[in-house]
Amino acid sequence: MLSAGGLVFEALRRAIIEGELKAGDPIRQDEIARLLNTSRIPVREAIARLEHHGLVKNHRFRGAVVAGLSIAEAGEIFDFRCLVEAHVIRLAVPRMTPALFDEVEGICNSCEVTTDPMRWGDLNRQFHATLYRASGLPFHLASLEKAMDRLDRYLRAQLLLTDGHARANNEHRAIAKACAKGDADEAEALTVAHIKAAHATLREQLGRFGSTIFSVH
Amino acid sequence: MLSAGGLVFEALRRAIIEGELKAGDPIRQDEIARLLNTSRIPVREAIARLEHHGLVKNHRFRGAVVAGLSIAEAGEIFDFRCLVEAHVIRLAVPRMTPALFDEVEGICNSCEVTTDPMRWGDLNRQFHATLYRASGLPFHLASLEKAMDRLDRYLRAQLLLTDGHARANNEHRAIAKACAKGDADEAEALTVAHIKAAHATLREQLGRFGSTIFSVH
DNA sequence: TTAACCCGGATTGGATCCGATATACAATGT
DNA sequence: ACATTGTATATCGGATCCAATCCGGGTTAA
Repeated sequence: MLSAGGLVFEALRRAIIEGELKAGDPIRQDEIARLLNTSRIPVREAIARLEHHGLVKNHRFRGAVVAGLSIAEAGEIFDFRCLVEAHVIRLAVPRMTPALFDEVEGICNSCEVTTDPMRWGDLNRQFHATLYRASGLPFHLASLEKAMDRLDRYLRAQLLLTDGHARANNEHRAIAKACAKGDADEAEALTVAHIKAAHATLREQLGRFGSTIFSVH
Repeated sequence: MLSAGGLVFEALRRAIIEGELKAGDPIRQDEIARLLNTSRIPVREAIARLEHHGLVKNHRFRGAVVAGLSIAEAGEIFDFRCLVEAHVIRLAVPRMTPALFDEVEGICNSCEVTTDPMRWGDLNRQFHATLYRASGLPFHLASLEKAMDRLDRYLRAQLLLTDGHARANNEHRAIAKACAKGDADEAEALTVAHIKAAHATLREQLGRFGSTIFSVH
């Protein structure tokens, strides 16, 4: 059982990540409260949480708007992911169990079966989170979750436009294989390449559709 | 002008970081509200923020307690710092300006002059934050701030017991010097050594006083 | 004796109400 | 015509009130 604030948070987070709410859109406490049949108190809590996650910007007495992401910020966050995920996967590989590989295998299969891009996005995060969980580094993982929250919208939008699923699926298989081999070096290299590829594709898309997705600020 | 919730947050954060509130201590909304002459609403907001910073743990309907830190968690966070700060300082060095060095010099001087351990702790954070700000990597810096928030109490407690100020001051001077030389490699190496030294000292202290500082959970 | 159960106090979470603030627009004076 | 000022409204932050939940003690029955 989740708290009311938690429900509002998940609803808004989902709406933002799935692009239903775009960068710059205002978030009216009253409106959301009516929409979700609660008072404004849980909405306020949710907005505060979203702000900590970098998904909205709250201006005192002026309300909250969905936060955008400049190209520079996106670049920084991709760099952060490279740095941290490389470290994490390296430590995770020697601690992975057969049960974990089964789980990852299942996720990979689901990735290839699903046709819903949003579900694919969820599975993508699950894939990485599952591998990284073996590292036993919850603080690192929490930081990465926040980084992913900031990027997720744009990655999903990109996948909708470019059909990057196929390539990403292949990269996932390759990463999983390297992990199963116990080859931490290769797993790390592939992971970094995976992230850099996503970054490159996103930047390319931005050159063509940037202004419609990213907010200026 | 800060919001009421912000004031409560700062007050509690300070109380926790300075050790006035110890790990495991309960935080009663009503009590804090009376103490600070507000209603419980800003207190709730502050507790939520503290929870995001990892400083308290909030159990639904059961209240919040000051969060402890296991040795393993502390180790993970020190590792995180090494990883991220090494990256950040490396990128920061070539972007540092003379004005920044003046500022850093001033902080170093204050560090050596002050007798108040709490003020020293604040200056210590200022020193690093100032250097890192040159990197132009706000996301990395925000992550590091959160990491430091988790460790701060223990680092300060350690300094009270071991008089590590002198060594830390020397290390700061050395780091600043390497930065001024433009030697990113040395600055990185010294920074990592600085962090590892703090970690080692803390672990040593923990062997003797651990149970009084750290909560088990 | 002990274990299950129930009830009351304490405490939190959520709803409603009220005061504070920022923005937009109109009125007025220069 | 333009700037400035006053006001009206939308919206937020905080206070107060009410409901939901947890914990501990006492009671009762096996």
